[in-house]
Amino acid sequence: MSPKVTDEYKEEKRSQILEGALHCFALKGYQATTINDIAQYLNLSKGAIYTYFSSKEEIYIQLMEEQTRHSNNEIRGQFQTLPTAEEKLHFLFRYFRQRSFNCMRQLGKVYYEFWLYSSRKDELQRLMDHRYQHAISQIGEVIAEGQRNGEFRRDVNDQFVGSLFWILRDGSLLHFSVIGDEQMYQNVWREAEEMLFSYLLTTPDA
Amino acid sequence: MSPKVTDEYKEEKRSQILEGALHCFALKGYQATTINDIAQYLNLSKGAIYTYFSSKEEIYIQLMEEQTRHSNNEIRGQFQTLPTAEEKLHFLFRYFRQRSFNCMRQLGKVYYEFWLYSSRKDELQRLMDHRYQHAISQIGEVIAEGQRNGEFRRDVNDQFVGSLFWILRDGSLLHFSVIGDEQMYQNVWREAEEMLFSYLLTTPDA
Amino acid sequence: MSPKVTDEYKEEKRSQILEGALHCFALKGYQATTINDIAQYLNLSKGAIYTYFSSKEEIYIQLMEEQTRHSNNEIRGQFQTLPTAEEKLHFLFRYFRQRSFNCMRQLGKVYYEFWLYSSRKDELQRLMDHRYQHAISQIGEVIAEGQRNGEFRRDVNDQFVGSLFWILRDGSLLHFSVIGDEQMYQNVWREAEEMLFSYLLTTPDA
Amino acid sequence: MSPKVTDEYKEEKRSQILEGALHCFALKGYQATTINDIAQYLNLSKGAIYTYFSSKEEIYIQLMEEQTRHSNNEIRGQFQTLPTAEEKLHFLFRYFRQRSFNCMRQLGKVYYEFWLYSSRKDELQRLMDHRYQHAISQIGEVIAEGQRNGEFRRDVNDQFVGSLFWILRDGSLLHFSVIGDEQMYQNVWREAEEMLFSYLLTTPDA
DNA sequence: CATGAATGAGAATTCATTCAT
DNA sequence: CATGAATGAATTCTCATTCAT
Repeated sequence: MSPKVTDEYKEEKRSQILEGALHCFALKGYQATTINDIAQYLNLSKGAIYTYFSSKEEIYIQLMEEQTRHSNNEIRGQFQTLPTAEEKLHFLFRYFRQRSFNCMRQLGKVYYEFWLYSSRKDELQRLMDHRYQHAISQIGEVIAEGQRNGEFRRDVNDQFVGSLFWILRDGSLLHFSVIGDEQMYQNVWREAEEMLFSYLLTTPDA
Repeated sequence: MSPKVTDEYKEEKRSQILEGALHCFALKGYQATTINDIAQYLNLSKGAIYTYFSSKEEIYIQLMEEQTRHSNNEIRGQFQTLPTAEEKLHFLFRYFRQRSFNCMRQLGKVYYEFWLYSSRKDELQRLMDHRYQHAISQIGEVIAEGQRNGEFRRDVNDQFVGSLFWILRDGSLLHFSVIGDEQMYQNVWREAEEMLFSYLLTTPDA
Repeated sequence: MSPKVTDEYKEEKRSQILEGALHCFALKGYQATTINDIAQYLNLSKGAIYTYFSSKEEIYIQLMEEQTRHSNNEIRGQFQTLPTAEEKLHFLFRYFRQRSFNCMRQLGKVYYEFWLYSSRKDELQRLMDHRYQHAISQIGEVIAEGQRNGEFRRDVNDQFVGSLFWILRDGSLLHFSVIGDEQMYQNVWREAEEMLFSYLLTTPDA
Repeated sequence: MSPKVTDEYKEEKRSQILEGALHCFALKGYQATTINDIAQYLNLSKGAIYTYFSSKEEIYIQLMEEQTRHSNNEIRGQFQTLPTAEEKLHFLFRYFRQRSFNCMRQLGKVYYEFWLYSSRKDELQRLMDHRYQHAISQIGEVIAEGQRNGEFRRDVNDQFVGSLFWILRDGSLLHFSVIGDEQMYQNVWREAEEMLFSYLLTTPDA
């Protein structure tokens, strides 16, 4: 009779725990964060956390999964409303510029730590490789689309540029997660946008 | 009683330990690497390591210091022999393309983990901020030099471009440290070089 | 959820651990006693002890604190029921004669080791100095009271005699903690009582 | 040909090491003092110490032995020159009052720690019991001598008073080793002398 | 003989995880 | 379901002692 309420409640709890974990992982790092840290931050008991997640690592993995899913959904959703490749690419730059800096900084720290972490665990590595390929292709396709439509020059490899985009994103976010200078982040990210576009829009020497 | 031999020996040992630590940290991550791992890898006793370093963290810090010093020296040395800003910038791209990929991959993993790690320790953070500013300025100056000499367009901020360079470097190295696809690394790094140069060499719309 | 039971339970556990620690410290000495020794003696895991105390040193400190508090309370309590200084002083001799010898021996060993230990740690030293002054004054006041009431001769310094009392106590307890001859302890302690009283009751050569 | 020189040299070294050990043990306690501490304090190598002593414990034991021997010799020597029991007893009080306070304080700390330590090692305990009995008897005999000569009252047990003397000595020295108030030590030690003598000289109620 | 690097047995302490209440 | 005490494996670091140089 009350599965719905219970399920909602559980989903809510799960979500709260992930939030708390994100906060703590960002603050102290994954390994240095104890289950107790998370429990205390959330005013929960250690045991309660184990009701929702089977291990600390699972929290980590699901946290990253959720974030990736969320981000992917937002991007995919917006892409559908944007007719041109140029607009899609501009949207991405805007997207990563406008999200709350503090939130991005937290996420950045946790995300890159997770990436390094995953590279040492076979199962995770396969998962992340997959996501990585997906992310590259996603942009690669936008580039290819722009090339087909005559928006972008055709003599560049769409996959390379897709890769470059994420390199710029990850380089920037890593730098500014660690350094924390928002002003500089905004400026450089804008410069990056300009550079990438100027590169894609350049007409190869006729 | 024979300080010369002893000092050389000690320096050699120290260096070996750092090498072993780099290997292990790259393999398992800093936190997951135990002193025992390093000792076993080097066929040493745990205690021996403490003759040369006072803590695991000190190994980490000195390892990173050594690498930074080494890299800085190489770059500074080459810069002196290169007359133009363009050549200097090309050298940097070549430098990061040609170093042994495996070595760079190892270093990358350890280096970015260290960066995240340092962002949670005040003393380390100050140190890294300092190095960061230095690195940005170093390239910024090359850009400025190129602008003064008429090599590069003048309507871009030298510091932003310095920042962009390191973002490209760190983004690339992080990606390929984690992903490990050397071919792709080479390709994308070349694309990045082309993009940055095309950006700097563009004549602003007359 | 059931704080009353839990709190009592915890207090009981804490107390048990202190008891176990006293036993082990007396047996092997503080430094030579490992947390494992205490845990094994109590049929507990090492970790459990850290639920109640944050370090081995804290166990030591709290153990001594508890003992001091307990002893002080007993003495203070009795003092209130005893009208004359002479009776108070006699009570003290009786008090230290009648407590279980084995218990006193244990306590003595641990206590004097702690005293030496504390003299090498600034914070502890301050604490112990304070207690020391308190202990001296406590007896000093009894002496002074006796002098005012005409029980004791007036030409001795009350503080010196207070000090002498504790010197006799600590000298005796140290000797017999180490030597362990109860009979001799009883005899000498009685002799000490007689000597001190004969000293205090002596009419200065009229 | 050079055994004499070598032996002297070795004896000198041994002695220096014991001195250094005394200093370090007094400063940090026996267990907390490392062989390295002693070596560094003496500008020696760890190995060198092991040429003269087979273990840290042996240093401890021999240090205490030396001190005891030295003290016993001094006392025995003086006793021979002093004709009356009263003078002998006065000499003892003077002896423990006049030795350098700092030196006594050092010795006190190390000595009482050793005593407690010895009580946990069977072989050492036997040794110390023996010395203890000797010390008591030594004074006991002085008392008995005084009683025979009519200097001291005869209704007290000579062994008890011998014990009392050492109790006063050890209580005082322990207190002041730990507390370090020289002025108070002098005052109280004088008071103790007076008390003991007044006790011994009292004519039992005729 | 002197040295001090190396050894390795231990110590304190931490923390993910379990489970009785 | 929630709790948090208990567990115990794992980790860092120490130090007496040895021994090659």
